[in-house]
Amino acid sequence: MNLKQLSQMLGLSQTTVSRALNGYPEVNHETRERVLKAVRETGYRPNKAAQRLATGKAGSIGLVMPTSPGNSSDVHFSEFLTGLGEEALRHDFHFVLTPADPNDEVGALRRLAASGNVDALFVNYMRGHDPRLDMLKTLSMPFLVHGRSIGSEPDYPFLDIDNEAAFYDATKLLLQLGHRRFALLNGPIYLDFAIRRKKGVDAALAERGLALDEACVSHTAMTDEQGLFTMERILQMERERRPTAVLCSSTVLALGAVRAINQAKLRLGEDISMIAHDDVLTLLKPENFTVPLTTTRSSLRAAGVRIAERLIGEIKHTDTFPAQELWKAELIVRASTGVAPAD
Amino acid sequence: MNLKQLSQMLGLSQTTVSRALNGYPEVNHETRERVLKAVRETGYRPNKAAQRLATGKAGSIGLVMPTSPGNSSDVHFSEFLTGLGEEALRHDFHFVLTPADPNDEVGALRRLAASGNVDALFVNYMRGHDPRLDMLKTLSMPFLVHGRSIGSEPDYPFLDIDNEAAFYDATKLLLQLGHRRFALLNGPIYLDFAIRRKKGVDAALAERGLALDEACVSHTAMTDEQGLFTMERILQMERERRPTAVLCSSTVLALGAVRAINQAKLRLGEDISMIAHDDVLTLLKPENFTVPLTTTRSSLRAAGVRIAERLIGEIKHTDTFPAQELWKAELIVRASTGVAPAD
DNA sequence: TACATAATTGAAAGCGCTTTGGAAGTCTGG
DNA sequence: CCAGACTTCCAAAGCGCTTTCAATTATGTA
Repeated sequence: MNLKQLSQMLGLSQTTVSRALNGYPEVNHETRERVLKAVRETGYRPNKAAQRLATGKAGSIGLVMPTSPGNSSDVHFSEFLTGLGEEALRHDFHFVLTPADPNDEVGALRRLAASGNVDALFVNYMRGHDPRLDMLKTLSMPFLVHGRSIGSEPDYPFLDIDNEAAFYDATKLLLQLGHRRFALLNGPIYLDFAIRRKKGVDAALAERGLALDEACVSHTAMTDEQGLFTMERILQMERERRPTAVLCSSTVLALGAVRAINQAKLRLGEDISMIAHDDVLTLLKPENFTVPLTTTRSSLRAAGVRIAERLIGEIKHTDTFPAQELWKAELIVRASTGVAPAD
Repeated sequence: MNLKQLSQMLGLSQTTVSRALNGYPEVNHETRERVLKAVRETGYRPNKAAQRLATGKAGSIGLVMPTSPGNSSDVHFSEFLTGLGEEALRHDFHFVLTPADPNDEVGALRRLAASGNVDALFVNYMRGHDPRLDMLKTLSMPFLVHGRSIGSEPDYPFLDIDNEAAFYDATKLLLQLGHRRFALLNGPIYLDFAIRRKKGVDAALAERGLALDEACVSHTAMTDEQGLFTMERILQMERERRPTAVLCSSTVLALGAVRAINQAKLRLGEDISMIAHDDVLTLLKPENFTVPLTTTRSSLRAAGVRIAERLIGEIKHTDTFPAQELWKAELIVRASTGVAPAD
């Protein structure tokens, strides 16, 4: 069933039916009712491809899904996706997910844009001086960045959390509790958030004339396995060098790290303190850890909702938003942080 | 840059350029090279909407993403998605993700099909007598089901694992080790896999004249939180009624359950045995648990790859596949299963 | 040389929708 | 009763691509 058939059925022109459907004012009320009724009865649905071709609007947001045989699926990504979806649902938008080889994200993005399948683009997992930014700026298509790219001119629309401040605050709290030796279990070093979080830690330590022992810093994928391995390694250091405070970039990393701590028969919050960043994953709640975890908290899902909201608003030209948003993370103190043990 | 411009630039007709691009044999080798070179230089990309309109093929697979404010994002879903993406990448396919209110999945599916945005549909999280099946059968569009729907005629294409056999085998192993009282931490009761897994347990027990104590059976979302809560509750039962063996529908549930067991100062594999179903989540490896977990294993990601492969094959009419596949899960014994403790 | 055959290329007709530019028909007020 | 202003509707021109049908040239054969 297409427009032509429908309009013939009704004895109207395609023009009128189309207008009735799209809410144009110049169609008789009675005629519109008749059209709407027919639509209901026949189950007619406009062909999106044709609509897209005619209007240039697709009603969809494109995103590149980093994927490769070796690449792991990522809880953080799916949590975020859920937020995007939640908002998109309200506006009858959908997503076009293009899987891409991580080595060719720029190409994948360009192809996605040129395909005419999407109205706007979205990127995340930003890196330092991210090459995708330059490409996006050349495109005349709305886009939004989740995160930022250190080393690039900040002249693009983004939504980010203040990673540096979050880890600065967390470190400061631990310093106040008397800790002097720190470990940092961070995400991959090339990612912007990891860079900023380390900067936050460094800054807080520098204020006290301290510095991170590089042997206590790791940059790994954010899985519990890596958390376990890294923490095991760190705990094997001789006593006087071993850190008494640990900062984790994710509760997932923390999950493994806590297990390592338990296996070493150390008491979390007493022998060793920990603060993790909490993306508010539904899977993993820091308050449900055996020793509830002190965290810096910012919901990935909420970020997803907000990003969809902004992107859709821009496509529809309904709203204007601040181009750049920086969210503060909350520092929530639970039982995993305690005063530093006496040496 | 569109076809028309490109062909004018080359002094060729749109026809020839189109044919050169799509690999038709009747175009001069030299001409084709010229076209390809121009494409590379200009970065021309065919407009997908136009292609879609002309051919009726969209090069995309539709899937409905269950989403609502209360609904949790799901690691299992994202693991699976990664597999889909991995295969889709090889064929230059993409996914159209339509978020949908869980109460209107049938409607969302129908709209997605009618939109003309997708060539094939995919559904998962099957329920008993799933209403989506009837709808899919009326559509003249290829579809594939991940899982099955107990209570419906099995006359639809699916890929499933043999959940009943997996849990039958697992239960049998525990019986052989002398266990007599069992707990089952299962997924939501309305889901097909949960129903079948319970059937497997029931069947194995019935052979020995045993049955599940309903107080030891839970049907919850598969999060570590629920695992923790449920296990805590179960461990509070009086000693002679308390189960000595636990079956978990997911390693995520097991994660919480193990924590409850640790907190109760019970030794996994000695005081209490556990077998979990392992979807091979990159996040969570059963071999990395403090006490490595005995599991029934079947990779969700591999299922994703296979499903994409079948769906794409069907769309392109390149391959024929068996309509229905039932994969066996492997039973992998690790340290979490031991002989039943003497009463 | 003449004619059949193969190898290349093009013109034009859609695919299903939106939208521009009228064209009727219907109301007003003078 | 008619000019001017609405209202309501339609014909037709695209959007950018594929594909059918046909034309043109090159190659081979008798």
